[in-house]
Amino acid sequence: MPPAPWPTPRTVRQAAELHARLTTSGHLLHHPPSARHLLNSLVNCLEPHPLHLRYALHLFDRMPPSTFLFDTALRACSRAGSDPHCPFLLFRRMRRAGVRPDGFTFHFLFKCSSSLLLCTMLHAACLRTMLPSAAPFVSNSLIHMYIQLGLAAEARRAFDEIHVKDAVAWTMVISGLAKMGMLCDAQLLLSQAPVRDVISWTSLIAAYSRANRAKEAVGCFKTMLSHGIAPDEVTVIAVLSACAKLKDLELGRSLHLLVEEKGMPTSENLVVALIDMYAKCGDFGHARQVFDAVGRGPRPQSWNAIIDGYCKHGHVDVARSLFDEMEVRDIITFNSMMTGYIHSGQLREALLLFMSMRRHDLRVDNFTVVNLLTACASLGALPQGRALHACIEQRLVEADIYLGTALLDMYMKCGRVDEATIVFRRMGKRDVHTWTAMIAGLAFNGMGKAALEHFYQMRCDGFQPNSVSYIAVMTACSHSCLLNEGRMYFDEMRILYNIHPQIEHYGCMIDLLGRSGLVDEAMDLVKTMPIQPNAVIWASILSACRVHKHIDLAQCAAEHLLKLEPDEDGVYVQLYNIYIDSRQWENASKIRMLMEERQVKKTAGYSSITVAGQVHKFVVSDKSHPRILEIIAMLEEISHRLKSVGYSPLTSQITVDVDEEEKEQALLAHSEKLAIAFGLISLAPNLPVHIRKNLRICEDCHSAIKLISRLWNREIIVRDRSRFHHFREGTCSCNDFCKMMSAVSSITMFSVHPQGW
DNA sequence: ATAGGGTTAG
Repeated sequence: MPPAPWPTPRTVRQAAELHARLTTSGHLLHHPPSARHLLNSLVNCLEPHPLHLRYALHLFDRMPPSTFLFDTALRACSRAGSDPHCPFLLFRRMRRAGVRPDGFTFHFLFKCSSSLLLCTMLHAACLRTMLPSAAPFVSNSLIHMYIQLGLAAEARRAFDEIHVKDAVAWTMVISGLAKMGMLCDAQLLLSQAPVRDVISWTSLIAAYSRANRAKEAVGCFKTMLSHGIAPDEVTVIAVLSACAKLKDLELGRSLHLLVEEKGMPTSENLVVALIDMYAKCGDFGHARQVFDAVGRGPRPQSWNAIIDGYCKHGHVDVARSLFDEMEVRDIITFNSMMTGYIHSGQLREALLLFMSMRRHDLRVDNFTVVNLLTACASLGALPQGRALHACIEQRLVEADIYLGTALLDMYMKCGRVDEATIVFRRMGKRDVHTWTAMIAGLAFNGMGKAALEHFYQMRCDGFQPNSVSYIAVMTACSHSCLLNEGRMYFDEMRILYNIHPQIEHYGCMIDLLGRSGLVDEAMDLVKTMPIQPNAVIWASILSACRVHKHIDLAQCAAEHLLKLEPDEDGVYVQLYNIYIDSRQWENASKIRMLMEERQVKKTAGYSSITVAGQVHKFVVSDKSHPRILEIIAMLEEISHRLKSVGYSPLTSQITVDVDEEEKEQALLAHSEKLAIAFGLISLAPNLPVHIRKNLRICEDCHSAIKLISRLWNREIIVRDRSRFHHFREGTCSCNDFCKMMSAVSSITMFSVHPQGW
């Protein structure tokens, strides 16, 4: 029977029609080439659907076995994503039927295997049974499989074992290692490769860029050009992403010109990369030119790139109007827009977007939740943070290491060390960031010893600290006044890890020396450090001077501060207080005049407390609260009970010329006391009273709150500008270092927010 | 019938 001119089916349905015709004509049973043609083309149009696969295997079962047929059946499994046992059952049948496997057999088996164990067994079987002539194919697919499984060492070994390596083997191993972040190995192999094609270079460039080593990515690109290799469209995309990170507009622009000059195909990806580069560099003229010309398609990628650019440069409103114009928004659109709102302090808008995601049928992902947790952390919004935690517990999003770290950070920044610790303990995987967040959190919650114990444990578990970890460690030392430890870690970071102290590390060390009364030594460090001291450092010196009575040095520090930050009221107030302390009335009034002259505005202090999901905000002498009468009654009771245990208000804190009685009243009206009074009358007795304050807590309030915590047997938590105070049974976790309140807030604890949630 | 590179968000 002559071979029939059957058309090649393109869909499963067409294959089924051919099947029917071959059956009725008798070709299926009596003309093997036609049958093979049918099965082969059926496999080509398979979709990943179990029914399709079953159909193909059913057809396979009815044909006489051969190597080609088994290979085709295995190909079907690898295309259709079968149940994991199926390919190996097929392989066993093949061996039992005495059909010899060839290179393709192993290629498709490798494609189906999902574990190192399987691969190793297959590799061994392959070496036992394969003809050496088929080896190059198989070695390459073996490398491919190891790379897919993320097994770099195995991929490398398989590559090294090949005797005659072809160009694909080199390219594959170089790009595979680059993709897995093993950039040194990839770079070395590239220099040894006999053929260095554009694909190997491109994968290395992209890998450098992804690893935030954009400078090296550009260096790599230049080396490639010097070797006479011409970049193609994909190379340009990779280099553009490096330009975006470096804000190298010049190189980015020249790449754009190159694309136009050479008439390279401008795929959607290239358009996205161009818009992203221009937008990240802040060149919105060109970004808009490209975007308006070719970027306004229905797909969201190019919109996302320009929206992100506008957000990053503070044009959140422009970003929003583009957002509203879009037809199809994806999760990245929402996340970028929300990040923009969060960074510009518009937390309400971020929350509204979050809630509208459900209406758009978009599933919240862990990126979204990390974003929102960050917002809660900077707000100290504990109830909202807890609600997000509940979303995670209900498995609405899959918990990962970023999410766990953000969650523990949120609890820490809301002062809930206990809950943060539970999250930390339950995390299956931790990385340097997780440990650092834990150490930093313990540090600004006043648990310096525990922070250092965690640092020790972190290193026992094999994690190498980075410079941020050392900022956290130094913060722990300075907030808990651990002088010897601080000195040790400050030296150790250079010696053990070659981490050179940055301004933040110096800030902590200087603060620590100042707190410990070693003001001269602190000043020596300021003079000898290789970095220009900033305002934080001078503020540390200044407050050390106040506590340890170094008037001359205080004046010097204040002069530096006034130069660096002439509009900050803190400096004037601090210096004024120092003059008052040392009874230099004349200098004190000079400072007040200077302040008026320069029209320095005092930052309005406020305290807020959340009761039943509602934020209540108080400023000094605030009478606007609806329950003000009850609050005043509570304040009077507080005042009465405090006095009955021998407390006298620290009226020296008040620097206005009024009589003692008025001073007492003024202290009583401090916003934190108002908030606490409100907390005491409105919260259930077993709940802690949790206050957030935008400035530092004053010394009088600090001692008063200690007593209140004892008299009312209440836990009181105050988050001020740079740290937490946990008041319990008459003591505070900060060990009264608030007397020398740190100007150091090296770890961003607090961001000012215009309105609550 | 086979195997290699890229963009947008922490």
